[in-house]
Amino acid sequence: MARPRSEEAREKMLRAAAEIVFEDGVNAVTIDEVSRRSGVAKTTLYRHFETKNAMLVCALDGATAFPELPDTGTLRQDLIEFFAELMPMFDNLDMRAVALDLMAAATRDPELDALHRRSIEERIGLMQTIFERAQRRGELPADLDYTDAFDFLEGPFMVRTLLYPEKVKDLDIERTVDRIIGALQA
Amino acid sequence: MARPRSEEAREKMLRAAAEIVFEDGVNAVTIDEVSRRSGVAKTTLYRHFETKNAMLVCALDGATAFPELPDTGTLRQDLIEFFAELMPMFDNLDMRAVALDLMAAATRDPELDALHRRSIEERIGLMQTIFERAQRRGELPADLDYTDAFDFLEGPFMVRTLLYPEKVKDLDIERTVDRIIGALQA
DNA sequence: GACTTCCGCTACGCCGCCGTAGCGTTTTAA
DNA sequence: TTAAAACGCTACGGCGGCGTAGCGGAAGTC
Repeated sequence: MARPRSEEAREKMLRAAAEIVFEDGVNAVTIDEVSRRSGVAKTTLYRHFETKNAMLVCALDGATAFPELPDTGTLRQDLIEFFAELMPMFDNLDMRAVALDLMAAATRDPELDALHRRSIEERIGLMQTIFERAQRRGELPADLDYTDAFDFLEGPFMVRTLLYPEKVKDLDIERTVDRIIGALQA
Repeated sequence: MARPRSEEAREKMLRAAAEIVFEDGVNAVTIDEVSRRSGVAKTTLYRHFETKNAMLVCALDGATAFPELPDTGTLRQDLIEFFAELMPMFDNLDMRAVALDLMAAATRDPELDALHRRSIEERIGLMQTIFERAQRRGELPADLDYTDAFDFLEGPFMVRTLLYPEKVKDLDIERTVDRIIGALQA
């Protein structure tokens, strides 16, 4: 009966919003700024999204790119390859800033929290696949709780990324993976 | 030759600022709000501090309370006792939010970054003491790099706190410590 | 007791963000 | 072809934060 919402305008807005997040952080995302960057009128923004955060959720939903899931046949090699691809993404200081911003913002907004949880779930899913394959091969105890394992699968890399960002490149991934495996068999 | 700055006013401001941080986050700290809460005039704030962040740094400088450093004679027990006291502090969701806020803010402000680094250094210092004692007792390899060790000493707890906040209370500290030791000997 | 500096108060101008209104124009379904 | 709903543009009122100015009064120092 009438004109549908412009797909093009929507894409322009979302792209602009994502850009702002990666350049200046979540807090820099403003209705006015998104409007300026995208060239889409502010009124149109409000026609598409009820909330700024609703827009942010859409903008960032597909933006979390994880590495391909390796399947090399051994836990050790799977982990090495996975983190060898993942760490360079976070060597970049911006990525770290974005992640922190997002986590912080998520503590106070339900919509962003849901997004954040989905992102974590996705990452957990990847690790869980690696984890379960290893269990089937007998490389990890069959009764090892997955949540407990995750603490060690992600923990060491998380500390480097968040607390020692300047030493990310010094991290010896192979040795770290060996220690992770040592931890999970203790 | 003249009247000195009021110590009382300074304390009132800093206390108010810290309160705001812990109640509503770093971003809620505003010159006006600090003035309102503390009852100190806005003009006085500017007489004491050049920058809002300079004030924040002073307000939060002593606010990072860590547990007493245990010295039980074994690495295992030292770690168990340390984290048994530390984790409840972060079970509180606010503490997590504050820490994330602070880390995120620190990525974009040099003054806050310095504060954050100091806080990390303090925490690292505690762990390093435990770590070195264990090395002297022969519980850890003498050639173990401290930075590498720190990844595992803090990592698992960090993952719980930040990614699984609702499962913090499920964490079995003793088993986790055993795994940490297993990792560091691998 | 004199003098300096601080304090508290009120008020202001500036800016950025929010959300909405009005209006003319363009697109699309019926 | 017509009507509905989209779009872009401009403009506004409200809010909140920032930083400063100007004042009277209080509290220290010499």
